[in-house]
Amino acid sequence: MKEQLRDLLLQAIRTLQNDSLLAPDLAIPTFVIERTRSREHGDFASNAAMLLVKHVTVGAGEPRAKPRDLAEKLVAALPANALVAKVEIAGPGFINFFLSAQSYHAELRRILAEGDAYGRSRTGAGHTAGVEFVSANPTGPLHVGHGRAAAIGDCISRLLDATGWNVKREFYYNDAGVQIANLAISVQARARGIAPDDALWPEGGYRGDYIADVANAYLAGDSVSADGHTVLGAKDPDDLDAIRQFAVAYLRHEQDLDLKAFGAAFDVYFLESSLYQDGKVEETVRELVAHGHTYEEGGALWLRSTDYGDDKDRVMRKSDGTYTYFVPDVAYHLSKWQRGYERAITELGSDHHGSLARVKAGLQALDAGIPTGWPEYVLHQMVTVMKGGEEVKISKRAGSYVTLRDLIDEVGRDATRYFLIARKSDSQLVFDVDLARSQSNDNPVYYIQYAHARVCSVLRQAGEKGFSVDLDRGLQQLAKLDNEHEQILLTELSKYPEMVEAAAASLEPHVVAGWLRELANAFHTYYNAHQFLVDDDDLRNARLALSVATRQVLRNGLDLLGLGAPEKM
RNA sequence: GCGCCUGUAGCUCAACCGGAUAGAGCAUCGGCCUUCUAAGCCGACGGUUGCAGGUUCGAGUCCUGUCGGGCGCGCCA
Repeated sequence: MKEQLRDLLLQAIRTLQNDSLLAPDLAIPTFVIERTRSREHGDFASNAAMLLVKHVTVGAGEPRAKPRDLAEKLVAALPANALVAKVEIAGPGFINFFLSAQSYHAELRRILAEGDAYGRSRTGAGHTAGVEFVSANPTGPLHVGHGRAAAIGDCISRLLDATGWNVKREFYYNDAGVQIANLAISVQARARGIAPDDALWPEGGYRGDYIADVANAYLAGDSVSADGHTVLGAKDPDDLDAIRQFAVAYLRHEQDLDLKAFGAAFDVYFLESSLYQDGKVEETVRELVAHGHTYEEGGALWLRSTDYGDDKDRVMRKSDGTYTYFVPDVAYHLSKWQRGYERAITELGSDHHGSLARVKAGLQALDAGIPTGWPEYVLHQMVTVMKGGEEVKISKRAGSYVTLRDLIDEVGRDATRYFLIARKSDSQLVFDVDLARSQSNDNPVYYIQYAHARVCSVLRQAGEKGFSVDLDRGLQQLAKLDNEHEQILLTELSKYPEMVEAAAASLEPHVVAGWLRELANAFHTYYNAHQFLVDDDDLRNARLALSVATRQVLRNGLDLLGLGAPEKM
């Protein structure tokens, strides 16, 4: 709808150019066409006249042109069309468009015809986007921060998919380095019967109870599967390497269970160790050296990252010969580029933002033609967990943190997802466990799902009460939908495609959550104000057609957030 | 000290890359079920958008300064 209005306005502008009111060679400023805040102002408004008025040609001595006068001329020059019923000029020079009833009726028919595909677009068709998220190292259970990452990354993936992109979801993890070694000695200590409070407990060891679970499973010779391979507990507390492999597989498996329960799935699990095994790290370093963006100093190899906007140069290879952590990260991102990801979206906790500059610098220094805006980072701020009126410090080492599993068990998958997705990712989030637990019925997600269940209920009741349902007939009788509640609902429905496009473009899933609430509100209000199961066949079927369309769009929107659409509540 | 994020109703948050009278939920108060699910609807209360300047037709949004909060500034990962 928006693009059609833009075309109409552009045609009007060209007409004024032909009339020499505007210069024929004028570079047309990028005017806006947007939904109005208030219904009094119509459906869409444009600021075109206010921006163009500076370019109106006036003779010497004549007064400067006024925005409203130019708006009048633009409106007069608008081509005839079926989309717009009325145009008004308001305020300082806004052009307000009131859409025709028939344009809304056409949209409603489109919803029913397209079904699950309604709102999907082909913006990214033929292009591949990689979305990396969670990427937690297998040193413990996933906590609420990982949950936020999972919710955001999964919903961004769904949004890109809805706009036509071929999406690959990736989970990158470190299965070798220092943290994993620390994990192994922690499990080993537990296997030897050493508790975190004992004097022999390794310094910096992971103290959580889950470590004891891993140790017990190892000693029992359990088998665990993760990422396509199975590891058997070797039972031997002295075999540190066997312990390490078992612990990684065990915790990866646990994470997978959590992610599955949360509804987040991945296409690719990428191991940091594979970058070393495949020589990708060495290759990356060679390239950086070959292109002259490195130097040696103090026995270390440095990347001249300040050439690419970093605030200081960074060590790549320490004097002990090992690489700093960002080198494999550069190699990993290079692999995404080589695998043809035209977009790479990396979702991270904002505590990692300090490392972004050096990874980007490394990618630029490869001189591989990678654009400066690649990859795109989406950062989420910290989640503060409140429990019993007090903040719970998130600490893997202490083992006292709220796990994602806890939240799912306590407040449900859908409520947890909604809580974690309903806010802009770059604002801090307070997750009050008690509130989410005790008031789960007041959670907005139920409000939205209830609207869906209500439509289903109406249709069930229609059957039980012997009312015939004929949506085709309803679609013939849309003119019967003449009250304000119906008009508001039709308007909300028609916003869906542009909302999806906008949310995907800005990588902001919370926009979907906000819009879903608006739609649910429009339906609940309508439901309370009018009866659907009326004797008038035309009116009943028209209202049912509107209700079924609402159900369809609710379902589509809920699916974008990975939320269920229950038929009964 | 430097960098990134942030400051909007009592609380939790929106505001569609500068638009019109800043909106919801929770909380508080008052109404609506013999009628399709009251997990709902309607109404009331609640604001100098931290503060001070600036840019322009127009600023919660952009710029400068300032105050408060979060995170990051290693040859750790």
